[in-house]
Amino acid sequence: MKKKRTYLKYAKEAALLLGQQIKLGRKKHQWSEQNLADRAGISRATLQKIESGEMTPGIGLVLETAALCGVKLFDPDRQPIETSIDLIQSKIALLPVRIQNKKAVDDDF
Amino acid sequence: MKKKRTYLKYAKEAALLLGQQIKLGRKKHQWSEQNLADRAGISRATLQKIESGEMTPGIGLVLETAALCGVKLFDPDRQPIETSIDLIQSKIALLPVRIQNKKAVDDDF
DNA sequence: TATCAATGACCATTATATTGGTCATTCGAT
DNA sequence: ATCGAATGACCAATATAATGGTCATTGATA
Repeated sequence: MKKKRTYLKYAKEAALLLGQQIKLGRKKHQWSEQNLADRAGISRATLQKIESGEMTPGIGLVLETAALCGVKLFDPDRQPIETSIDLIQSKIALLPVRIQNKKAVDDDF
Repeated sequence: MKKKRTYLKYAKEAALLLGQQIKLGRKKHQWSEQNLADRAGISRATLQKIESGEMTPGIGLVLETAALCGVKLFDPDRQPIETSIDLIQSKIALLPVRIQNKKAVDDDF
């Protein structure tokens, strides 16, 4: 018996919502599962896992199928995604490179 | 030599942006890589892949670490994520259960 | 209403991700 | 200035995801 790992409720729901968005996008395009799977370069079995919100598929496969279906996690209309990356990296640059041993209290934020 | 699969530009950028958001969130919490990895129940090596935007880690592991760091793909403040799921499933229910062989033209939407 | 393809579910095999380990480097606290 | 810990990178072993296949069921079209 393999012991299964656990996930936070939000993480599970996010995966399911994403999967359902992909499924909806696929249907809007009138693509069958096999058709989308071919476009994404994955098997139908994997696509089914993605759409049903399973936690196992690779993030790359999920994002690829999402992109093909027109599902965007980050809105490129509001702001180019590259800009968002630059912005967040500049924020990271302001913080210490190394973090010291602060296992506990989670002060503020 | 293993032939590598390709990804759309948007998919790669989305993975990177997500990873960097996690990294920023971790630093804000003042958690070291090992510390966050322990919380998420993954190895430090895997966390490094997630933060650097690699396409290989499982969607579940990525969403779990993101949730721990306070990074949300879907905003639960605007609308409970469960509501979003219900909404999208009702949309799916309006469309045909089966899609017929429409490999081509991508009509509108 | 008959037909055919899409779906849902499952399985064994293969490919690949994950792990725990190591090592060098360098930042940050004292 | 010193020292300990965090980071970045890499590896071989192991765990697990991805695949291609099958089969039963059922909806969409003609």
